[in-house]
Order: sequence, then structure tokens, then C-alpha cells
Amino acid sequence: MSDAYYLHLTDRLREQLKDPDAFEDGRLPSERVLAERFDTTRVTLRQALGQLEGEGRIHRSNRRGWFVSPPRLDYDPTRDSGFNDYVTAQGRRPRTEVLLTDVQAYPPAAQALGLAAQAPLYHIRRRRFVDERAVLSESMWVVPERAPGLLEEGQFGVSLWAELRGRYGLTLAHRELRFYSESLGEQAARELGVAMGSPGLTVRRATFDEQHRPIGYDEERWLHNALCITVTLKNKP
Amino acid sequence: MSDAYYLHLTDRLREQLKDPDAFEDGRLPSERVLAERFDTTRVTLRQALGQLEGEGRIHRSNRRGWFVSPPRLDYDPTRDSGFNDYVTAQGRRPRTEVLLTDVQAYPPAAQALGLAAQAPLYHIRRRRFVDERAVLSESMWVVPERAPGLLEEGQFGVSLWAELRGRYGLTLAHRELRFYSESLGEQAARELGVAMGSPGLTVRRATFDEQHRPIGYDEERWLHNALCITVTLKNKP
DNA sequence: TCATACTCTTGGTATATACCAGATGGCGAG
DNA sequence: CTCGCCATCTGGTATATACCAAGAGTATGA
Repeated sequence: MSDAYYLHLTDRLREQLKDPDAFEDGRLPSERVLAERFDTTRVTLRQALGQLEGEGRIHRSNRRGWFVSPPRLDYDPTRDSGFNDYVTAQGRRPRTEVLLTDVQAYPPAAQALGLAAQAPLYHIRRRRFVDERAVLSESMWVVPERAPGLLEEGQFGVSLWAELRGRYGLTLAHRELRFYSESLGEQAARELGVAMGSPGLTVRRATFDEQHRPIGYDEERWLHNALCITVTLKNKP
Repeated sequence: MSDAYYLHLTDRLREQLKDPDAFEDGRLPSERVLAERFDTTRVTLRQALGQLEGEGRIHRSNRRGWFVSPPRLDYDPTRDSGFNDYVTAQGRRPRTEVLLTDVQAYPPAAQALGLAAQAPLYHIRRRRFVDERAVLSESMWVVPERAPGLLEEGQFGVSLWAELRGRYGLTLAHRELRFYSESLGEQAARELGVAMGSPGLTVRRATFDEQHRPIGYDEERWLHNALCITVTLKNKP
């Protein structure tokens, strides 16, 4: 079906997107304007926009409009270099907001860490930005015994891992990562300012120290087109 | 907007999906039937189905219908255990089809391997099934000097890595992986029997031997809800 | 027997239209 | 000047309808 009309629209839009100055502020005209310009309906136009969204070329901010997507962020979840470090290293501007800190039990975290389901854990929920665009909503659970008093200090805006390493002398020796593609749920969508059901990428990570004792667990929800996961490794037995 | 009607539809469908025997052959009723049953239009119903598709609960086969999705396959791209091995290990039934073998230059592969852009490479294109559902379309490029005569034998249906290891004594010592979420293009969508633009997950992998000489490069296009990437690692410096 | 043609069913694409709900920015009151 | 309201933008949801194109199975004919 390469002759569907909406595919012609995607082609024409793709063409325009190549010129970075075509849209002021990286903002596309409204759906109504575009539909009229291409002499079609909003329904069909939205099909074309959805296609480009899937390709990672554009994204939308809930009820604000469509925008040209910047290049994906390279992200290596096997390293514990902080978000701020690798975003800055790629010439982008990072920002972090702490949404919530509390103590709670979270059975999936407990299970991944090999703890009792109702074991209380330090919980930190954050939202992270690249160039003022919210791209990541994450929750982190830390085993209290590994980092007593962690929540009291509250400088999580920087690097939580640096904190764990520097203040508590923890070594992250062992990691279990899982990632998969899944549309964003209601909470994550709200926090990232996108429509519920927008495509997303989930990263779950459990970390352990050298004695294989659990340190923490975290769940990250990314806008799907905001990142490219990169892993470099050698000599896996 | 948790009160949108289509979200009620997803809730009701989700409920029904919990009962594995609710749908014969894992097949959902047609869109027309469902729309009538829920007293709505196909347009709205498709919105609900799209939501469930994004969640990975159902999937569609092009113009055949909607189906309940089986559990995701666990996949560790850092290991070179063959597709057949880990699919079987998870109690599923693997199958592989070789679509094409030839010699061609592929600049992205060459770049990832540090070779001249027009360097000829062995090329193998395959399609892989789990329980007779096509879930993966992949292309593999191998440096001819590492595996002379590779294409002549033609037993790629089993494990290509085993072949490289056993017949050519190659050791996969170094890997560079990249993965990201991206909708499926025309070719991959056709080969997997899904609609173009369906959500997908792309894995790119460059492999090197102990002397850091390039061995091969491959690109995998997965149905997004068919897999969960799992990586376990220790003591990354 | 086997390939071909037809038919029915399915999802895929499209038009036209309407109203809802959140984001924004300007205007006016304090 | 600042705060809060409100008109006006935006995308989000929904109805009703029509036709197209590919899959699947059945009937048909050599």
C-alpha cells in the first residue's frame, strides 16, 4: 500500500523536516492548518503525523502542538555515569526534578532484588529533561540498609549514583537490566506532558554490590524517540 | 482524560483477555463485530485496539485480524547463544527462514565495523518465527576475510554464530550494541506480515574478535511486543 | 488432480463533521 | 504592577459512512 494518500503526506512532510529552519521554534503548524494546506481531513493528516511520530521524527506535547524531534540521546544504562554527565557530554542541557521521596514497599522491586515483598525501601521519583523537554520519568528504590539516611540530605538533582558511591562507599558490581517497548501509562504520560498511549520505552534495572547484596532497583519510562540505548562490552564468558 | 469512552473499551477488553479461553485460537472477533457489540464505531474501537496493541497485549496480522499476544520472549543480545537455543529454552518453538544470501556493500555496516564504505560483505537476510508467528526480520553482514566461503554451505537456518565459531574458529570478544524503538518500515512490515508503521524495536550489533578485527554487523527488526531485552553483567570498569 | 477464478471477510484508508478539554496569552480589575 | 478570569488557540475524542485491497476459502474448470 505504498500509494496511500497519507504516505504522500509523510513524504512531503519528511522533505520539509530536512530543512531545520522550515519551522520556527521547531514547531509544526496546527493540524487544522496542515490539513487544509494538504487538502485533506484532520483524520487523514493525523495518520500521517502518527507515522512520522513512530519514525521518531516528530513528537507532540499534549494539546500544545507537534514539534520536530531533536536527535536521540545516546544512553548506556550499564554505566553509572550520571544523567547530567552524558547529556552534557552530548552537547545537550540536562535538568532534573525530584517529584517525590518517601519510604514504601514495592513488590516488583523487592522481587528483583530478592527481598521480602513488603520490605520498606527508600523511594525517589524524578523527572528529567533534555533541553527543557521532559523525556524521562523514573522511580528508584534503594535498600535502606545500604544507604541509611539517604532521603534526609536531598541532593538527588545531581547524581544519585555518585551519592551512593561517594557517601556510602557502594560499588555497583552486578546489574540486571531489562528493557522493552511499551506505550506510556497514565502517570508517566501526564508527567511527560504527552498523550496517554504515546509510544515509550521502559528500562528496569536491579543493582548489586560485590558481595551480591542488593543495592537498588529502578524503573525508567522514556519517550520512545528520545533515546538510543548503547551498550559496549567485551569478553562476556 | 480517564473518562474517554475508548478507555472503557480497553478496560473491558483487557478484562476479557485475562481469560485465555475467551477467544478461540487467540483470535479476536472482527472489528465490525466488536464495534457493534460495544455499540460504537469502528474508528473508536480501533483507537481502543491501538491502545492495547501499544501495551503489547494484542497484535494484528495484516488484513487477517487481531490476536492475543503471547508472553514476550526474553532475549539477551550480548550472548551469542543462537535464536533456536533460547527460544527452545523458554518452551517456545523457533523456526528460521533464509530469505536471501548475496554479496553486497552496505555503508552503515562498513562504518560500524571501521571498513571502507564500499567494501563487499557477505549478506544474509532471515526471517524468524516463534510458535509460527513471524517476530523478527534480520540482516547480517559478515566480513569475507573472517569467514571465506561462508555463503557456499548454507546451513544458516541453525546458528550462524555456531558456524562462525566452529568452522572458522572465531571468538566474539567485543560487541557494540544499539537499540531503539522505531516503527517498522515497508520491507520489514511486509516480511513480518503486519501493517506498515506498526511499532517495532531495532537492534544493531557490531562484533569484533580478540584482536579487535571486525567480524560482522547485523540489524534486527522485532515486533515491539514480541520481546524483552535482558542483559546481565558484572564489574564493568 | 491441480491450478484458476470468484466471493466473502478482514483490516486499511478516507471524507465530513462535531464537540470536548487542556494550554496559552491577553485583558481587565484590584 | 500583579493576579485571576476568559476567549481562543491547540490537540483529543467521537459519530456515521464509504470504498479499497489483501487474505482465505470455495467453487469451477481444464
